[in-house]
Amino acid sequence: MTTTPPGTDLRERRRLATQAEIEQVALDLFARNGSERTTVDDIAAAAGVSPRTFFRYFATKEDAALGANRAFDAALARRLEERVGASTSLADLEDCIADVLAALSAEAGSIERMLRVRCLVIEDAGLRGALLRLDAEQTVAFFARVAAATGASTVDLRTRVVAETLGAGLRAALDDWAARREQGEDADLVATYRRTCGVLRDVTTA
Amino acid sequence: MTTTPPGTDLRERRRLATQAEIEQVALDLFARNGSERTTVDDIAAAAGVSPRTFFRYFATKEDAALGANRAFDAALARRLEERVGASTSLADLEDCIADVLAALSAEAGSIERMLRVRCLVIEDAGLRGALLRLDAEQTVAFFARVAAATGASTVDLRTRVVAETLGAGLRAALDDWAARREQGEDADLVATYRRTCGVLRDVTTA
DNA sequence: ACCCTAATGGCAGTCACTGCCAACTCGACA
DNA sequence: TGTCGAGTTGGCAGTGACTGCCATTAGGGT
Repeated sequence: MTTTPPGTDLRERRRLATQAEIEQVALDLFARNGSERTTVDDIAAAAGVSPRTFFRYFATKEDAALGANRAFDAALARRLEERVGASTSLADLEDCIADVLAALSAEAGSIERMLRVRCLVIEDAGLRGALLRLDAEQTVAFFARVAAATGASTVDLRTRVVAETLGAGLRAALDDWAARREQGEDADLVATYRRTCGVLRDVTTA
Repeated sequence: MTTTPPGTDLRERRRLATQAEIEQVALDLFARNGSERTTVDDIAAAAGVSPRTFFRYFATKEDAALGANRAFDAALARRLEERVGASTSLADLEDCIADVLAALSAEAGSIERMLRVRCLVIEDAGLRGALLRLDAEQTVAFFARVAAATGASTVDLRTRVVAETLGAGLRAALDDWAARREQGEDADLVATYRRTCGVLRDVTTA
């Protein structure tokens, strides 16, 4: 393993470029025709790549559209990595998520991608299914990570509830945010998330 | 439309019988080999039915195993129907869910079916995906139902949070219950659910 | 006995997805 | 500069999920 220089790799850059290209055309085609009426061959052809190659980049058709969410998940995982051993209270983890959302809002590209996916998902059952699956996997991973940090057993009820609750809050916030943005309202993602968490608190205590 | 007498229909009974038979063998095969390594042809053959007929009963392979959850969803929907106009506070809806769980616990068959599915789901990624999708659809339906009852808009944040939170609590409770039961512990479903809701309250207020 | 309809099976077809192999290309090193 | 190894791609054949269509069979009311 004579590792090549890290960032400046032509192959790596090409790979990322094709991946981005595929994601782009997939989003376009899904938006125009729906994921149901779009075939992998369509996407591959539009991206100038063979169907076989498509599956070297994405495991499923729907997966090609969910890059924004995978990026968010990765960012959250990194953020949690940084603060191993820190508190695992709901409030602190909520701050943690808000931080990642803020970072995401800062870079222009990411946030539009996120919005685009969320809007598609509202009306596309196939995509919604794929996203739910991804969300759930992320929630499980999140649960495992927090459990590991606190040394809790893998069946600890409290940790599971924390993870599920945070997932539920985040999902509700993203949906609400996307719905508002689609109606032309200039909703801020972090503010929406904070408000959602507030509602969650109100609802459970009232 | 000269409607036939409701319950006592030979055709209806036969249909239900084959459906139950397919579900049964699907659960068996999934438990033995996993859903991934089980084909629809396998299930159909074991149930003594053609593959084409299988798809007249279930939309997907995984769907054949999720009868227990669909039954629960239907029961919950009926329960909500009965109490239209009643309160939509988290606590009251929690009672509502607890009632349905209690009714389910009363009839011996249902609860075992539920447990069986949950245990399979723990280790079977394909089934887990299908169940998550079903759960999410149910959460959305639940949300729509509650929103309709209160006359709230379809983008009401509070209602969405209530629905997501209840879904999260229920999921955590069912997982915890199944995990305990699998370890030989004689956990009660309703009690587990109540305890989970308690934890949820603690976690959000602390 | 007679018909209408529901239920089934078989068949052909589409499409998602995978394993395998051959061709090509980048990047390193002599 | 020539060459070699590894990474990347395309094509092809194959499996398996799922659907539309049509012919056949089997309730159940007249």
